[in-house]
Amino acid sequence: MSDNPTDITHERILNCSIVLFARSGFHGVSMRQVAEAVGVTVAALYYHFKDKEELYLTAVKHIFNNRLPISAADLREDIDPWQSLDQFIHHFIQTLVADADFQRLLQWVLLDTDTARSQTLTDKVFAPFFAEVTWMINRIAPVQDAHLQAVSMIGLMVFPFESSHVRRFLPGYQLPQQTPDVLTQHIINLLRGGLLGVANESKS
Amino acid sequence: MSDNPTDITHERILNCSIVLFARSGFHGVSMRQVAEAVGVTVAALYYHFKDKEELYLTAVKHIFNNRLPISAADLREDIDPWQSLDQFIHHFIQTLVADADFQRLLQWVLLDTDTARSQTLTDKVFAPFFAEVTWMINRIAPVQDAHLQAVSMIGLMVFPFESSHVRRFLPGYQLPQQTPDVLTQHIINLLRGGLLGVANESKS
DNA sequence: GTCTATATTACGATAGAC
DNA sequence: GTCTATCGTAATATAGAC
Repeated sequence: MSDNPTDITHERILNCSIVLFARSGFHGVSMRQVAEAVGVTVAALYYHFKDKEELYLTAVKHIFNNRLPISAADLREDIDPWQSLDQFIHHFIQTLVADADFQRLLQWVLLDTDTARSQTLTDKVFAPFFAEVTWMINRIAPVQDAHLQAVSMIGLMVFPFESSHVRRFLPGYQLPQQTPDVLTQHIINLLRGGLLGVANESKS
Repeated sequence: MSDNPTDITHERILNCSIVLFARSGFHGVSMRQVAEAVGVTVAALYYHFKDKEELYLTAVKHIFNNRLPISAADLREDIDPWQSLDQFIHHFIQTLVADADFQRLLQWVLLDTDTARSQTLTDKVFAPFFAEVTWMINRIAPVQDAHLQAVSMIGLMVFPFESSHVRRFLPGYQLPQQTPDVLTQHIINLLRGGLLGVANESKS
C-alpha cells in the first residue's frame, strides 16, 4: 500500500514470482530461481515471505485481484443485456491477450487440488467474478441454470487460450482468431444463435 | 503388446504413473513416489524407462491413445449431423466422468510449454481427434470457421471438469450438473440455439 | 529384471554477521 | 533488510551384485 523501500522490494518479488510461476507452476519453480530473477539472495525472500507457499499464494492473489475485477460499466442496469455481455467478454478477452501470465496462472490454479487453497482463492477472487457473470446471464436467460451457463461462457472465453500451445500445430489455426475482436464476435455469435449463428434466430 | 512379464511390469508402472502425474503433474511427482506406488525400487524404473521424462511422456501417450479416439459410430455419413454430434459429446463427456485421471492429464498437457513434447503429442493424438470434431462441425455449419467452432465445442465439454475443483465452492453448483446426460443436453442446447436455447430457433 | 548402495546435484529453510 | 554460509533432506540417475 505505502511506498517505502520494503514494500517496493515486496512488490518486485511478487512480479518476478508471477512470471516464473505462470511459466512452470508451483513445483516447477525453486526459491533459488525466484531469488535470481529478483536479484537478491534466497534469504532475502524468506525475510518477506515465511515460506514458498505463502509467496506463491500472495503472488496469485496479487495478480488475480488486479485482473479479475470487471468494469462497472458492464454492469449497468440501463444498458442492453446483450451489449453489456459483449462489452464484458471483449474486456475479459483483452485482459487474457494482454497478460499471458494471468491466463496461465488461472490455468495452474484450476489444477490445484489443495482444498484450503482453492477455497480461499474462490471466496476472495472467483466468487465476486462469478456472481457478476451469473447476473449478466440471468438478465438474458432467466429461466435457465445460470451456474451452468456461466461455466460455459467462461469456458468459451478461456479455453482458446488454454489450448493455444497445442492448437498452433493443428490445421486451421491462425493468430488473428485470437484477437479480442474476432474472438468476442465468435463467442457472442455462438451465445446468441448457436453453431449456426444468428441466422436461425428470430429477430428480437 | 505381448504378455511377457516385462511388459506386465511395464504396464503397471504406466498405470501407477498416470494416477500420480494426473494428481500432481510432472514436477509434482518424484521417481521415488512412483517406485513406491508400483512396489519396486527406483532402479527398476530406470530399467524400463531411460529417465523421468520418457516415463511421463509414455504414460500420457498411453492414456490418451486409450481415451481420445472417438467411436466410429459417431462418424457415419448417413446419420443426422445433430444426432451424430449429440452421440459424440455424450460419449466424450462420459469418458471425462469415468476417468478423472485422463481429464486431469489433459489439463496438465495443455500447460506444457515444451515445444517438442507438445508437437509430438499433438501430431500423434490430438490431430486425429481434432480432425473428427472439425468434420462434424463442418457438416452442420460449413461456412463458419471450423477451427474456432471446434475449439469452442471442446472447451464447452472440457471446461466444466477443469473448473470443478474451484466451482464446488461457488453458488449454484450441483453434482447432477456434471452427469453426462445433463451436461450433454446443456451443450447441445447451447450449440443449437445459444443462451436462449432452441426456443428462438426456426424449426429445421 | 530387480535389488542395494551411492554419486551428485538441487531443494527448502535458517542462523548469524553486517 | 540483505548478505554469507550452511544444515538436513530429497531429487535424478547410475554402478554393480544377484
